[in-house]
Amino acid sequence: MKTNIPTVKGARDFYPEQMSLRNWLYANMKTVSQKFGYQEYDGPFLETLELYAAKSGEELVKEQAFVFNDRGGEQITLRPELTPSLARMVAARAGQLPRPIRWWSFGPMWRYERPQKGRSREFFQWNIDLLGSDSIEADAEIAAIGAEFFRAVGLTPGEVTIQINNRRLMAGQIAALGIADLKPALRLIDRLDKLSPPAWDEYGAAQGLTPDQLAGLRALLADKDLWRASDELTRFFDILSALGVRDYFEYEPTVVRGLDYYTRTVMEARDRDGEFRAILGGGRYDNLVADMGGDRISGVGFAMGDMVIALVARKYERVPPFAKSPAAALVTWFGPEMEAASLGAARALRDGGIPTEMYPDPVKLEKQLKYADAQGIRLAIIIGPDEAAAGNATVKTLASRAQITVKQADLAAQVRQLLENRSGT
RNA sequence: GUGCCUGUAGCUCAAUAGGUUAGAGCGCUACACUGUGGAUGUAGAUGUUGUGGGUUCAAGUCCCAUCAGGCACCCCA
Repeated sequence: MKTNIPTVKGARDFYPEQMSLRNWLYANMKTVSQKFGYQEYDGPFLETLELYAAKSGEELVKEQAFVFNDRGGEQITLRPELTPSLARMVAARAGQLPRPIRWWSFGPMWRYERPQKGRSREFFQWNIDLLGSDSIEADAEIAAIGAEFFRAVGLTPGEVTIQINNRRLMAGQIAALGIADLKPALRLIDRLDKLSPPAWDEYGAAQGLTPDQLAGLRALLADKDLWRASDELTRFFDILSALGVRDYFEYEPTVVRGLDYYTRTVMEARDRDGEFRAILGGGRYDNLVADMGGDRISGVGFAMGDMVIALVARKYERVPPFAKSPAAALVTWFGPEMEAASLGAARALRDGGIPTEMYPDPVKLEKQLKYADAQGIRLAIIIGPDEAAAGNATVKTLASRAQITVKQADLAAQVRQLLENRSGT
């Protein structure tokens, strides 16, 4: 307590309570991924800078990656995202991997950014991707997985929504307005919510757009039915209906996503109140694997960081209560004479499949019970001189204060029955 | 990387226009006597007021720097 060495900026300690939350997210991600047949994989945490530079030296790499020299002088990067590693892995075994490839992963990423709510420098991210299919069914499946995840953690369509757009559709519409350059136009769209109308017009004019084009663009972005003009989107939404998750989705013309490699479908999940930043983001990337030196294998996927989803789940109180101790029983003990009996009881319970703690010191019973209560342990096993003399043990249910006395030989069976009865009701 | 706001016991916050030994609630520990908990009561501990400088007779309170957190930008999970 004297010297307090702080954590690295933007890095978090995971105390048991936070670890439990992280594991809860992981468990849901795993369940949903496997429900759709996806295989778990991982890439290295350390990569060469080259891997990301190959993707056209974006800001993500130049300014937001942790880069350092190893002892050989090589530039090493703490991975800021997983998709390039995935593309590399797939490209390297393109000839032998059966397609389609359905993979998912959950692991740490690092970005050298200014920490804010929902954003830190070290975070965990769920990545799920389907590669080797161009079909709109693949896009819809990935999107449906996002929705199924929300359903799994108890978030309803009234609380979160996945917004969809299609870059191919937007590109056609933008071209129809006579705007030659697509990229600046997408940037402009991305900022519609962030800039005031006059500022937005000014920004657009600076990009070389005429007032007519700006007006046309504005009308475009207000048109919530624009998706009907896209055959891909029409089918996309139909498939989501068939998959039973349509109510989680809405068409949103202003969603275009920042990453350059998205080509068609793009998606972004948000809380309905708009209180937090995006929960997940993703889309289809047709050329990324080829850019990594492999065959042209297109893919679609999304990434979900652990922080925003945690904030949203906590806001709606969907995070399960934290079980302090995994133990179902606490074995108390009174002193040296009773030690063997208590140790034996603890062992019998553990052998019987019941997670069991034994208090490490023969302190007052009051203190041992208080501890069991504070840790949320359901049962206390009491073996004092009276019980020991008769070969018995007392089992106390903390919640009801009820207690029964049983033969030590029957302890594990009796305890198991007590636990089952209670969970059965 | 840019701008702004914040930083007091484990937690949430107090501390009159800078003035003597920095307080409260919750929590925590001990006791209420020796085999029964979450209630109550009593007692108690804890802070070099984020850190380092400076101004002043005197600073938690003013100034500068620095670190951390928050908000906007940027970017994005």
